[in-house]
Amino acid sequence: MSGSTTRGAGDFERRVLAAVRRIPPGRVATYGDIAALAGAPRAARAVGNILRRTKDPVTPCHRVVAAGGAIGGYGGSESMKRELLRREGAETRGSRITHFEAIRWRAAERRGASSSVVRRYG
DNA sequence: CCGTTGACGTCGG
DNA sequence: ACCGACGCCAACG
Repeated sequence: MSGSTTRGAGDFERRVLAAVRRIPPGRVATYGDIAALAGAPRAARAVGNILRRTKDPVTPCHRVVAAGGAIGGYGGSESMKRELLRREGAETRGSRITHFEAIRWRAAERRGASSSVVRRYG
């Protein structure tokens, strides 16, 4: 492949979905976080578009939230997104996630470290 | 190939 | 806290 810069169309999309699938239950990541993991730190918006369009059922897109812990969108059913999050143990208040920084998933985090539920907020 | 579309992010008022 | 403006980037028609 002659050093092709040929990024197959949809390659970014594929990386985004893969990154989202890595988010453990009860944890969240921002659109910007996912964009960075997918190799385009400033493509938060594009990430939103991809998650909006994808029909991949195994991708937990409800774990992707907006900056600062805002819930963000979910195909118009933001209440559904909140419900799914709460169901996994992520508390919400209004359109915001409580203890956002505490449950925020970071890719650098060691795997196996109580990923599902945060032991304590503080 | 170019213009449009947005489940975003950041800053300013 | 709320709203508007601008930037940024990939998918789509």
